[in-house]
This record gives sequence, structure tokens and C-alpha cells, in this order.
Amino acid sequence: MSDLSALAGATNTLFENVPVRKSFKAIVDCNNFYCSCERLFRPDLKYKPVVVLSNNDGCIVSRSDEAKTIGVEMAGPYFKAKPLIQKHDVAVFSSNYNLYGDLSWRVMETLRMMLGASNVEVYSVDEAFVDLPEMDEKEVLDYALHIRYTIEQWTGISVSVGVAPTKTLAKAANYMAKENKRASNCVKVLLLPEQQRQALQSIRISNLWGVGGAYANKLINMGITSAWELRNMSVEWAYKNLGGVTGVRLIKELRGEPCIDMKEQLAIKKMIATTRMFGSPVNNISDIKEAVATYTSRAAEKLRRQRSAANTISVFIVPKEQDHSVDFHHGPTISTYTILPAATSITHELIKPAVQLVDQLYEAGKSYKKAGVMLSGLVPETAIQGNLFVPETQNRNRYLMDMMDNINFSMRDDILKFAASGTHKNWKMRQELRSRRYTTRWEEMFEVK
DNA sequence: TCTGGGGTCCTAGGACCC
DNA sequence: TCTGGGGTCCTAGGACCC
Repeated sequence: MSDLSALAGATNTLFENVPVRKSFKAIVDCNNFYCSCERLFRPDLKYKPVVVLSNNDGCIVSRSDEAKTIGVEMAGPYFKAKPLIQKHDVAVFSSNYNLYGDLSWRVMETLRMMLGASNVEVYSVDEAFVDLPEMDEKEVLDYALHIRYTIEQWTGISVSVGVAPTKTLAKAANYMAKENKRASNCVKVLLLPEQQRQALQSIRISNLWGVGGAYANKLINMGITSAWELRNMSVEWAYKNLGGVTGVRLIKELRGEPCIDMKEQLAIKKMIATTRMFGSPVNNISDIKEAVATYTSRAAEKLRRQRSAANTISVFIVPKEQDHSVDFHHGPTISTYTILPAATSITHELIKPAVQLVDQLYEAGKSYKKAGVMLSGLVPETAIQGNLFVPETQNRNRYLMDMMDNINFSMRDDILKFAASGTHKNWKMRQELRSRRYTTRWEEMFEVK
């Protein structure tokens, strides 16, 4: 490797006038995204503490800066934070995914218009990696600020931007930008080795992208506490101690050697899951079957959207544990799966085996708090669709699905569904504090009087 | 009775991300 | 009393084959 860089240097001195082509990666990350979305339609909340809850109003998944300041913890259970929230008059919202999804699309579309779609990798609902156009190092900061201001002006959502030679360093830069928004103007650029050293020395190992709870503990026990200390470990050490090639990539990225490529957009998913907590514990098998049928319908929609079919369906249910001393995340999960005779994307062909699996899993007398459906073994739908040798009804099924998808998409709220999904929904999740779907429903639009 | 080595495919499980 | 949902990638180890 050092041979290569020596070579590159030599080439450069030979051709003084040929500029070195530098490619920089940026991560653009919406600030407190869900809270910002809620505030957009509630300007009265602009400087007030706001939090958004997860599905089922379970934990806190987004906090405004003001909420962070008064000590509301991220991912903490809502009921524990409630006293603090009431004391400080914090505005509380249930998740409103219609709203966030739509605003996310606007932010990403702005980036695509600025940089070209092929240079934007949507990484999550509120983050995107972008390949910056070639420019002088001095211009990078200005360009990053330009991105930030344009998005804010066009969508009303404020973002932070981190720029560096690799994705991992860009994430580190972004972390620093957010640490001190006022000083950084929400933008941080780490191009020079000296800038990178200072930044990595100030970042604790647990805040590094790619180091989760398990590795953080392990590293701290080994005496490695800062990102800089980790950067200076050898790749052999990383292979042995940080999950093989993943660890090697992490170290190299920290040193400025790009190892994590930009991903193709519209990549076809390899697995599709729909899982939910129940609004309250359920002990009745028919309710569980209704829920599983509903989740299967949702998963099948996702499957058809990417034009895939599945040959394996797994179902799991999670009993409500009796012993509250155990860590709730690691409650027992009971699961099983079926391999289908042929891959399919037809909802009712998936619901039937899914519901049968519930019979295998369910134990009478127990109550359950969660269930989920996973589809895997995905293949392109074209591989199975429109077969001349299957009965005509089977081809018609696919058209039926198209019709259902279209109607459900335009009417929303699952106007058409299968009877197995039930009508009582005793298991349905709680969403007591949801705001209006301002940007996706006519009847919920923002009104100006 | 003696009884190798290398390859592939699959699954379970562990780590991570937001 | 009350603690989210949806993904990815990687490795180890077993089954099977020649």
C-alpha cells in the first residue's frame, strides 16, 4: 500500500500540471429529524422542547435540542421520562411516518437536484451520503454550507454536513458538527491529517460509526478509549478483535483509505420484515392470527413494490416475560418458518402458511406482546410470473394484487384487505399523540385562516 | 478393516446501523 | 403497569459431495 502511495506521489511530481483528483464524501444528516418535521407545522414550538415517540408510544426516538438540554434521554422509555416531560412542559408526539416519509423525500430530492441522483446514496430516512463534485480543498467548506442552506430554504428542515475522504471520517466530521452546532454552523470538514487527528482524539470510541455497545465495552477493557487510539491499531489486530474484515475496513477508513463504497440506489432487498409490538398483551390465538395476517399483507406489498417473490416465510411471536428483572430486549422469541413450494408475491398465498405457523408457535394460556413476519429467499417476480403452464387464475391473482395495491395506495388506510386481517384489531398499537398528516392527506392539510 | 482433504451450500447467530 | 421497527453484513459450523 505504501508502495502505491509513493508511486502516486512520483507520478504527481512528473506531471506537475495535472491536478490530483480528489474525491470527498459527505454525509448530510437532518437535525433531530422527527422533531423538526413536527415543528414545521407547529411554529409555536420553535424554541420549546419537543420529543417524538416510537411506535406504540414506547420510547423516545427523537428529541429537540431543548429536550436534550433538560436531560430527556434518547431511546429511554416514555413512561420513565414522563415526570421530567411534564415538569418542563415538553411537547410530545407519536410517530407520524406519513409526514416524515414525505419530508424525507423532499430533502433527498433536493440533494439529487443539486448533485445528480447518481451521487446521492440515501442511507436512512434522515441521512444521505453524497459524492462531492471535484473541487479545490478551499471550496469544500463553502459548498457544504451551500448544501445546508439550500435544503433548509427549500424544505424547512435543517441539516448537518460532515465532509472527509471516507464515509467513516465523514460520519466523524458530522458528529463533531452536531456536537457544537453554533460554532460549526452545522458543517465540519476533515481533509487534512492534522484535522483528522484532532477530531479523532476528541471522539470517544463509543460514538464512532461502526462501534456498537459490544465492541465499545471490549475496546475500553483493552484500554482503547478514543477513535484516534483505535485508528493506530494494526489491521491484523482489527481482524482478530473487531469482527474480521469489518474491523479491517473500519481501521483503514479511519486512516483515510476508502473501503466502504457508495451503494447503488434502488438495491433490491434480500429480506423483508413486518413486525410490531401489540398495543397491549394478547392471549387469544385468533387475535394473533389476525395480526400475523395483517403483517403478512404489509410485507407482501413491500415485496411487490420491488417486484420480488419470496420462497420462505418465517413467523415469530414474543411472550410477555413474567420475570421483569431480565433485560426486556432479550426476551425469548419463538419462531419457525416454512419453505414454500414455489416463490410467490400473492398475499393470500402467503397468509395461509403464515397463519398455520402461528398454530405451531402458540401456547394456550400465555400472553404475547409482539409478533412478526419475515419474507426471505427473494427472487425476481419475473422468474415466476405470467407462466403459460399455470392455470389462468394464478396469473389473474397477480393483477388482483396490482389492483389492491393501487386502490390502497390512492385511498390509504387499507380500504381493501383480506378477511383474515380481522376487523377488531384488539392488538393494534397505540398512537395517541399523532399529529396530522399535513402533507399527504387532503383532509388533514394545514389551514391558514 | 483400513478411513483424507477440499469444496460448496446452508443456517444460526452475532455484530452493526438508523 | 408502561421499553420500536427494519434492515445489512460477516463468521462459524454442520451437512453433503467427490
